[in-house]
Amino acid sequence: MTESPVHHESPIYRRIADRLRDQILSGALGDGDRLPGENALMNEYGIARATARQALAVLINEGLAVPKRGSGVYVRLFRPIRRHGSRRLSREQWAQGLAIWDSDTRGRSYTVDEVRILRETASEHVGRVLGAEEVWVRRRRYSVDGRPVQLAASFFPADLVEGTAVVLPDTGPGGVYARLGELGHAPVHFSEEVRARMPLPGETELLNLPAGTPVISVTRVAFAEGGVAVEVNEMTLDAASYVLQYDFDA
Amino acid sequence: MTESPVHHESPIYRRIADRLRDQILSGALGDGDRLPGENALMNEYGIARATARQALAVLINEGLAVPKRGSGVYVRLFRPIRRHGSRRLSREQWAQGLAIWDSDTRGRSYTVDEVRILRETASEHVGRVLGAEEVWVRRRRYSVDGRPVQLAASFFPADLVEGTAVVLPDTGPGGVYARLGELGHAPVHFSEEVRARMPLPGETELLNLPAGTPVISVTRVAFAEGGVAVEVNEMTLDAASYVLQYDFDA
DNA sequence: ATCATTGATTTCTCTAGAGAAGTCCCGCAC
DNA sequence: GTGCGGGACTTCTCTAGAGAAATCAATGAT
Repeated sequence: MTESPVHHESPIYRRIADRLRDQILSGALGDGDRLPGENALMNEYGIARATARQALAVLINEGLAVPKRGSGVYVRLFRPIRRHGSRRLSREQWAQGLAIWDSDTRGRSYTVDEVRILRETASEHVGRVLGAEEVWVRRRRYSVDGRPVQLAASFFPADLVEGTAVVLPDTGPGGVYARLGELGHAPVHFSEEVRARMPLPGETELLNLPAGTPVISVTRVAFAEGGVAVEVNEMTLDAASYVLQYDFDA
Repeated sequence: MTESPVHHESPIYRRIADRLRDQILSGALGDGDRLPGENALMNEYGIARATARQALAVLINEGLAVPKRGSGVYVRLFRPIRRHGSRRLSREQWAQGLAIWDSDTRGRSYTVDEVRILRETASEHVGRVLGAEEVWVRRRRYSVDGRPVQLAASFFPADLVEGTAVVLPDTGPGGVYARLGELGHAPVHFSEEVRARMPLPGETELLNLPAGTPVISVTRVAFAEGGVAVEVNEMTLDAASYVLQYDFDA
């Protein structure tokens, strides 16, 4: 709308941040290297501590650096630790024993309103898509190589899965869908919505996310024969660990 | 690794941020509403200006609020403005005239090394996947409803597309692939990698991103018959505007 | 009515200083 | 060698203050 941005002189903290960023992106400072700290910047540029902090804060919430209290600020290059195909997501991982779930809140029934009050991310989808008054919720946290990388919540129509834990046991991945198949509701089609956003505080702790790390949020709806939705799956993934991969034909 | 987090008392700025966040997430403060500013927080809690700023900064880089200099700090709920299926991405949009590209750097040939020096996000892919010494680059920026929402760079093997602009004219979406088809290299398979990260400074300006907005980065490789890669497409999307949608069968 | 100016309000940048809390390493006791 | 203090260093939290820069509404001139 307005005219081209007149280039006011950048503030000091930003110029310092730019210099540091250049050093990171050019490779002069590598992953895990230590950045000049508050004191170093104060001396080098003759600035106040708050200003030095501000410069470092820029890099920190760009996700290029991580502060470690009492120690220093370190370069953190964005390097995904593992790649997952979105569909065959964990099968090989599970087979190799690399992936585990380290917490599994057993499912129980909630009314759609209860879910909404719990402020599930999926709340709107669950009611609308699943078209059920009562849903069955199953929460998990997945870890790979000891690091938590994914939170998941699955919602099933309660009338479909009466019996809960017995019907949908913890038999690893695929187990749930296999059971749904035995009940005559095998999923045959999936629709996924992928978003990126900043994590909320709870997610920051559960996924152990350093500052400046966004999360990938995937909502997957599974449909059985006839177009009936049988599951809504909300996944929150550490974006530093995950790369989603999709393959499809023209 | 270490034992469970002892719950020290949260610092003041964080408690204030938590209170404000609750008001936002509970709906007491809606999209576009004005948050209490620095002065208001100073008076209300009896804290220094820097501390009040720190509280607001938490919400700002969580992406829940946007500061407007000289005016105030406003709630910004994460509400995608438009949804795209990843494949039929823009076809309807273009037909309705809602989408445009407002900059189109005509392609020219670069060596793979040149591309690497330009530090394209896709640099590594381009050399490896395309298996070409020289590539043809095409850059675009897409806007929807006057807002820039997507940066894109396409890489083609140079020996495939000699003649550049004539061979791959700006005929809107599909045009490029149609032309590739006429040349006998119609893409029949796509593979996409989806990442989320924080934007780099250039992207912040080009996409006009408010603080705290992550970007979705999609790398799409198009394969022709026989498994030959004919295009690498690097897309950077404003995550506040985009929701990617993928549909596939079991 | 339209346009320019002024003034109050608000965020932004920066200084100076101080104590708390966590990390890291060296040296000492065992 | 092993473990335990202690001290140096670093980031974190917070205070107090001041000028710059942008916004917004009201006021006044044309």
